[in-house]
Amino acid sequence: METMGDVDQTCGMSLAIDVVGGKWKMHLMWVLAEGPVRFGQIRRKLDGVSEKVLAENLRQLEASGVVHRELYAEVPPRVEYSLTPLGESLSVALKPLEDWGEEHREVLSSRR
Amino acid sequence: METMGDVDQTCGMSLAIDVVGGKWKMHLMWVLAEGPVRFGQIRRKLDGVSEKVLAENLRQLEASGVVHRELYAEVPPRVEYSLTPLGESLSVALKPLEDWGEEHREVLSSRR
DNA sequence: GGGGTTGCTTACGTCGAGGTGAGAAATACG
DNA sequence: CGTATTTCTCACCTCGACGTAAGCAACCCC
Repeated sequence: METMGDVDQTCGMSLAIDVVGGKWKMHLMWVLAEGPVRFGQIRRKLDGVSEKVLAENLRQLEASGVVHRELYAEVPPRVEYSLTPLGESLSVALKPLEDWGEEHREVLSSRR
Repeated sequence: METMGDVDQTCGMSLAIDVVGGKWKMHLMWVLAEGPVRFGQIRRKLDGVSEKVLAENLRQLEASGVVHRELYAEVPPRVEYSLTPLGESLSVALKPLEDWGEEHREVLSSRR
């Protein structure tokens, strides 16, 4: 599979998909939008993610500049994830999509 | 891999991702948003899609109720794809994401 | 008859995102 | 000492989305 980025460099949608594409990243943004969360909390909220993939995706979102990772020097370790300003703006842009799903829930789930 | 649908049934985002998840569907919506298009036209616009996958994805979008397929009994065959009202509302919900990518193009492409 | 056009479908192969299970560091506590 | 807690990382494997190449149906034109 090609990376998602080589479709149309001039299209804003491609840039966005590069950031939140994949199975979990949009959900992740959605969880983070509610405020800073710890790794374990996210895990419990997103039923089904493996720790490996969760860590991976968080790093990628961090690399994209939408997520901030704060490690506290405690034992056992505490790591808090939160949205950067860029991330906040992304979650705002994601909201209409969530709303759309919500509004058409019945039609959509009947068509599965 | 699980299907995308089993993450959180109560979340509108999951429903939306079920519809436009994957490599091409969002791009597809974006192309269709400009008006009815023929199969071949879409192919040429989306650089890199194989005919197989394009046909597949169009059928899935049709099954989701966001795309309408109109076959004209001509030779050679002409098939036009367009958005249903539901599809229109989805493309509206997708717009902020496109805008977001557009607005932050520089930051995003530098971070690749 | 042979070539062109359009929109697929089918068979086959690849590749990487994602899942699983184990382990690891560092400390506190009984 | 053994156990628990938390956040990962590593090795390994699966599986399905996607790509490639070919063929097909139907008609037109030369």
